[in-house]
Amino acid sequence: MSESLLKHIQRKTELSALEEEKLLSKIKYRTLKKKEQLLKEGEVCDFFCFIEKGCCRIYLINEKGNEQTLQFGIEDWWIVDYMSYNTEKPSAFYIQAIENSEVLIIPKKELEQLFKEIPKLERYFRIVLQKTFAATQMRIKFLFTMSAEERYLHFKNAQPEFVQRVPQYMLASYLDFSAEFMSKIRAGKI
Amino acid sequence: MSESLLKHIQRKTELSALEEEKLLSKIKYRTLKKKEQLLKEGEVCDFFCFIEKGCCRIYLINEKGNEQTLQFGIEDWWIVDYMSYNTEKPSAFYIQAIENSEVLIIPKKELEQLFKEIPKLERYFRIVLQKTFAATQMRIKFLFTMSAEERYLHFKNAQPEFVQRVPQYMLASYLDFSAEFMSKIRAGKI
DNA sequence: TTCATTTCTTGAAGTAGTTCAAGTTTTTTC
DNA sequence: GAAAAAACTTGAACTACTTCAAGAAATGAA
Repeated sequence: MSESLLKHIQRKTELSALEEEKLLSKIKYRTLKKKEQLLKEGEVCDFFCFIEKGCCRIYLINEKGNEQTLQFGIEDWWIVDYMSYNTEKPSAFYIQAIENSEVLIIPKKELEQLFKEIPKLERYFRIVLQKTFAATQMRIKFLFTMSAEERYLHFKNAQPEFVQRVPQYMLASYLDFSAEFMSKIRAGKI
Repeated sequence: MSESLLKHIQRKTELSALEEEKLLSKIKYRTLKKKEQLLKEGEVCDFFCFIEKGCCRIYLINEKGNEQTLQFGIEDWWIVDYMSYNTEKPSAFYIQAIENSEVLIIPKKELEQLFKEIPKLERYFRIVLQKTFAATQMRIKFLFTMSAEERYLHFKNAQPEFVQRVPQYMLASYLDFSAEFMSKIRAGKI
């Protein structure tokens, strides 16, 4: 428990044994059952969440009552509503486990303190965010330039295991088309 | 010159006079004429660019030969192709000045060295990236949930000065619809 | 102050998707 | 292992946009 986070950090920067201990003392381990919600619309996202095992997503519910997935997260990813975290205003999103999952939670108050005590953590998160943002710039490129079918094929090609792991209707909404259209694409009816 | 960057950093963390000096010695000041390109598709984005004055954008040219704007940047914003920066692979994008602009360039080699010498810079960029990514999460929400007209009205309401400042066809592509459709929205023909 | 270039506008025709409704299959639960 | 719930499929009707083509207006350059 928490081993995977320490390893992930160690890949980007080095923490002393004391720093590791300090960090671990502030982390809450939590298990989530499939469909369990870690954050609901209207609540403030006052934590960072690291996925040790399993799979989660950020999604919203639109005017028509349909869910739209903004981001998936699997092992070794952070999943956070950064707008809510930064501003401490209510979130527009839900964070939910798609599979039974094990996550690590660092409350904002503790994390901000940790940044002061362990400056190397700044480096770790700077690198994580830089990587995440790079992926998001590319995602916008794909949304802008590819048709629905192209986005599906591209995703399937880039993340074949992942396509098996999540319901197709969630993947459809992540790729910004309807569940019905996903069915037609997969059946080759497009 | 470079005053605005130091101020921007000072708002998020404190640098000593020595650290400021070290940083400034690695920064290149550059002016860009309207339409001048700082990065072209196929080149590696091996720098961070800070806009002191003016307005720039990241865009791509799609299959049909049309430009699509991925991001605008104005005073006090960083504009970087993070995927190309991180991987050192050729960029899929162009970075271009929309107005005559003054920018600060930090080459990757220097910046990575600066991170080691001035750990507080990690904090500064962690905070900048966290804010940028928060804005991008919201942008995806808007792209997912709003109609073309709603996206235009929302943007106009949130950034009224900005709508005056850039050609409407660039804004249309940023909001992910055609220049012709922008015309119709503005004429109230929708 | 004219010519060239860039930007914006308009309408008509086309299309890549959505929506709806109903049925089928798969997975979960007790 | 039966019932309930969740996920997927299908076709028909619709719509929010795009594309094309041509002209008008605004801006920039000599």
